[in-house]
Amino acid sequence: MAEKRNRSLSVEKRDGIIAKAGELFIKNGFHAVSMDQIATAVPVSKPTLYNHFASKEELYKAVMEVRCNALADIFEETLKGGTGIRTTLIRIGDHFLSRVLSPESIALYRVMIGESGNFPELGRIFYDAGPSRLRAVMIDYLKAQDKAGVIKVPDPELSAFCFINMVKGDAQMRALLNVAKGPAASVRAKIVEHAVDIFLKGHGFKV
Amino acid sequence: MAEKRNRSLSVEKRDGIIAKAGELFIKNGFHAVSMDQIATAVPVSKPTLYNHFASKEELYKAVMEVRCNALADIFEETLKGGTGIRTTLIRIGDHFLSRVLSPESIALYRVMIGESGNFPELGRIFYDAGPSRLRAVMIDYLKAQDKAGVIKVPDPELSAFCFINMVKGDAQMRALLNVAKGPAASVRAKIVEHAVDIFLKGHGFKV
DNA sequence: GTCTATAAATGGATAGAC
DNA sequence: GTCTATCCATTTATAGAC
Repeated sequence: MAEKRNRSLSVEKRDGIIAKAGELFIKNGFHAVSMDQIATAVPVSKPTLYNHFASKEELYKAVMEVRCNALADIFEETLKGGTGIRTTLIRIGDHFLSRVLSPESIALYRVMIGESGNFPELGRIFYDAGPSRLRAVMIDYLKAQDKAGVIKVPDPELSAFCFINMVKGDAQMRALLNVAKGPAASVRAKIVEHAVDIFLKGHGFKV
Repeated sequence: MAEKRNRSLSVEKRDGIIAKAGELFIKNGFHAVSMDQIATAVPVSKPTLYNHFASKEELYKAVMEVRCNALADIFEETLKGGTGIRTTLIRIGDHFLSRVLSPESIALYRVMIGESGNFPELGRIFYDAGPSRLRAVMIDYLKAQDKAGVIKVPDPELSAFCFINMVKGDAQMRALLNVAKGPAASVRAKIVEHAVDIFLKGHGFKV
């Protein structure tokens, strides 16, 4: 019994560490955060930290893996309830753009890119959890639309990339470089509509 | 005379510092590089470092400003010798994509993004020196083509972004995340052609 | 498992001789 | 302007009591 309580206490502590360390790492990057800071913030003592994680690197990797997988939320549902391809693409585009420009997403991208030299495995984990998912969903959707004769998509993979990146435009890069805040919702809608229209026209969609 | 020699010696040293520090910072990021490392690598003593630059931050900013401006090379010439819009866009796209995927460019993007939280001014400098230039060139070109009646471009700015980002596709992000090396030249050409064709068709270009 | 206290190394930055 | 030598704060990581 006492064992059980201790164990769950320990698990709680571990979760607390991962949560707090995640905040700090994502906000400041790997090198700018010390184990002392993390220990103080949790709060927990440093030996406890090292009891749960063998090193700062291990803690970082554990934390980032959790955060990346938490990104994996879904775009499938945005495909449903379709009232036509234009509306559907606008809905996907807008959902995607607002997600990718959210402060949490930008902060995570920033850290992942900045540390990708030191933690190559994490780049792959992040890419598979995030960008890769939407791409897969888009490819399936475009294939289906092609089959149904709505648009012509000879290369669904390349076209999926085109759509996604037209929607992103420069907004993501500007946010990553801290050059500008994300655009207002109205501007975002304009960007998405513009991209969708070029995309559809470019793929032989007849209004 | 002796003064002159000393001065040019000093300037040489300063240049040497900026060059070596640049290599190290771009490869490893701000926090992962110590002043000791830089001093040893140049080689120069630490007090000399601090004689030229008041702090590590100052050195970093000086270095990055130089590197950013070195990126500012040009796309104007790729517009010339035009044999038609399709050929021109392919030439621009290919030039741009190969440039943006070059190891130097990727490394610089990585560091700028990773440190943009701590050095906000630098993000702006980088953006103005790099991405912003191509955008300006593209906008002018698209306006001219619209005026000439070759294509219809109601919103040149948004369309410029669309073109640039279709060409980039996911290749840049994958490289930034260290997920994959840049695509081979043949694949790159395919990506660019695909993007150009969608772009032209999407803007009412008649073959 | 968790803590207090501390070891061992490295970080940025400087004093003073030349 | 440049160097040798060094200061002091902070870093990661651990030893030993409870």
